[in-house]
Amino acid sequence: MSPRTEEQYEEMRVGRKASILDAALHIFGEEGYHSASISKISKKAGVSKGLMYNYFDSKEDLLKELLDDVFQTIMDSMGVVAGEVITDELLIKHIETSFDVLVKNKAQWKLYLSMIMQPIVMEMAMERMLPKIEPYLMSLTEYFQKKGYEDPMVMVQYYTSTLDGVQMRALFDPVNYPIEEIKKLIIKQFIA
Amino acid sequence: MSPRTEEQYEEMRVGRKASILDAALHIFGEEGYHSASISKISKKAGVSKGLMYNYFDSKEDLLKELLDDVFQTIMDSMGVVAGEVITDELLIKHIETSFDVLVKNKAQWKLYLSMIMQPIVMEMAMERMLPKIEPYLMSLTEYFQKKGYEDPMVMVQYYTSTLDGVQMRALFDPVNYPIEEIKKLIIKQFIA
Amino acid sequence: MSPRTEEQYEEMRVGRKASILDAALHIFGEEGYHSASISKISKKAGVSKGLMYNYFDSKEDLLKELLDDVFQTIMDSMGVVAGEVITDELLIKHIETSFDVLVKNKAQWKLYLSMIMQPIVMEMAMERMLPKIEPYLMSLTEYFQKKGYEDPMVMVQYYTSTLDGVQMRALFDPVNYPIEEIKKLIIKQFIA
Amino acid sequence: MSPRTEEQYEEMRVGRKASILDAALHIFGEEGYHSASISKISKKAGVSKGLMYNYFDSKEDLLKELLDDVFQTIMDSMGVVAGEVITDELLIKHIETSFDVLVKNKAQWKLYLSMIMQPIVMEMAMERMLPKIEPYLMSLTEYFQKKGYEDPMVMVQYYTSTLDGVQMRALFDPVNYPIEEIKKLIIKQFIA
DNA sequence: GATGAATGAGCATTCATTCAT
DNA sequence: TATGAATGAATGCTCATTCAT
Repeated sequence: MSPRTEEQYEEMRVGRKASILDAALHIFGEEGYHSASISKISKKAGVSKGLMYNYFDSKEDLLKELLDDVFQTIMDSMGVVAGEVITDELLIKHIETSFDVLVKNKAQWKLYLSMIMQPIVMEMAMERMLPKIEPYLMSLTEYFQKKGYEDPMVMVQYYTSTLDGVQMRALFDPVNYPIEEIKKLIIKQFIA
Repeated sequence: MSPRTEEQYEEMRVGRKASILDAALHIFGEEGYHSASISKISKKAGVSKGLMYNYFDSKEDLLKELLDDVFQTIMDSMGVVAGEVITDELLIKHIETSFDVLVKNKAQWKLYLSMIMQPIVMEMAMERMLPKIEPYLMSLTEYFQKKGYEDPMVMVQYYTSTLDGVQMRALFDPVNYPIEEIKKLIIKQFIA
Repeated sequence: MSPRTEEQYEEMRVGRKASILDAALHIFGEEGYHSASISKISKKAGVSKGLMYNYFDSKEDLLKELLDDVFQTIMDSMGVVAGEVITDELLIKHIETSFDVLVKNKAQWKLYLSMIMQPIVMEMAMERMLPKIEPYLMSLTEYFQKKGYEDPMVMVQYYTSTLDGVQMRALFDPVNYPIEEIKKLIIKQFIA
Repeated sequence: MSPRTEEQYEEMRVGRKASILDAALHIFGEEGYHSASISKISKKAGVSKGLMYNYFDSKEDLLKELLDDVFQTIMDSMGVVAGEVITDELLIKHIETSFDVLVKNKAQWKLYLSMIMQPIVMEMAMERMLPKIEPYLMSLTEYFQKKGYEDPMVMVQYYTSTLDGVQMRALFDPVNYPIEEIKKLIIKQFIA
């Protein structure tokens, strides 16, 4: 009856969706959410404007799915495992891989950061990401507690703020930013 | 036959321009650059849409001038003096006032940060701001050099990155962020 | 090698067509022609979008066939027989059944009326329906002639206009409209 | 200060608004609400698409204002006065002028009727029109009561239904419909 | 015959910018 | 100088229709 099997259709859909998300990643990243137009994204994805709405309900929905995707990619490649006890070696590894990932997935990070700054996008993004990041923050708190810090939760805030600031800078001026040296300073400060 | 003197006109112009910039600051800050409309800004400023173009060439130009303005305000209120030698006490004062300013001029900082994150705006902004900030960075470099750091320029980068990250966080979650404790940690780390 | 006989295929076609028409009747009736989408109709009919075009040339064609169908249903259920001589009893029966049908087939009538009012649809509909209704109008003319009216054709127009108006009202305000009383008034006026 | 006085602007606005409403009347009337496009209406009104939204909030708002307008025009030209006691002569005059108006303001009636038939438009229209028509229905009820009818409210319904039906027909087949003869029949039936 | 992915023209709406006055 | 009416290009989105399979 069916001219294509269900699997064939599914495959097509997955491929298309991925190519739309990829196009969106770059256009959103380069131009920001509002300036990016569905038209441009669809052109970059090699797809008609109309088809976009076969895969995503709206421009906003496209952004949401993209952010989920991007966030997942970042978390995955950092090798963060929920519930894992963090040791010095592990934290160093996390820092190092996070910078590697930053360099490799520049587009994703850029999107992530620039999206996070748009007030309206911000809330949406936070809502979706916080639950995923929470367990890691817990593990970090325990880590700083074991290290003997008086107020480990503040240390977690300080540590993550520092990382955010450094990564932001590294991202927007990748050529001149002394990423390796800074990495060492972070490790020295928070671990050794 | 001239009902107003040249100076009076000039005063009007300055006042009007200021009220437009003020309106723009709040509207841009609340809604973001793209969502904010010239129409709304002109209404808030109590000026006709058409007149806006007498003071600013375009919406983008309005943003540029506003960013200059905002940046100047931030620098001024931090009491940074070009060429001044930085001592421990002075740097502590800078840090403290920068956080005070952050809290007091939240709208400005927020605009500044959210604008800065828009990739395209970014370049534009950097181009205009770097020259103004450069002397201060030089003073900071000397400061860290005197403190005996091996690579004072890297320390400047690290220090400013940390501040950026912390301020960003403080801005977007002002209620929960432990701003006072973090301030102490920064001082302890970079000064004492 | 033929898994189904010609007749079986024909049966399938008829059944499918009927279910599409039925779905269209309800969707058009509820949402109006323009707001109703082929997609929704096909889903309701349990048929793929593409297949619709195997049965109907276009959305407009679907409407045409549906109107024919609806009209036929209405005529059939009123028990109008072409060429039949109309007596008082028969006319009363026609009036009563027409109101019964109205109540029972509300969706059809509503579609019929709302379609008929769309200026462009109007012409199309009239063109197709007039030939089918003509014989009945002839019989009605004879009826009023026998009753001694000077201008029986005008009476037919008046009678059918009255029915149209009453039915329209009954349809759009079925709860409050005093349908039984009005029925009596019509009978009294045109028959007794 | 002002290049045009407030009155001049007001005049311009009124004129423009009228010409847009006029264009909308004809396009809506010919094509129905959904098929009519803002683009077409603006073209017919000799106005840019964008300007439409300077005068009306949305397509729906345009329809609402138009229906109010149309309804007012119809009521006005029929010379219906709220609270007036209806006599035989007055009712005859109303009937006659209503048919005159029908012929003169064909576009308005057509719009009114075709709008009224669109289910969704229907409710909106009714909501706005019923309050305006109510007083007249009261007067009619009194009229039929004085004439000795047992159930005057039903008579009002019957009378108005008949008029609706006749007017609808007259509107959609103005050439062949025996409007004058029917008018006499109505008067004979409900008044004399 | 049957599917649903894909197209593209069309829609209502917004808004920076221009311009007659 | 100052106004706000006017423009028109662009946007997100919808949907009848087509077509490879």
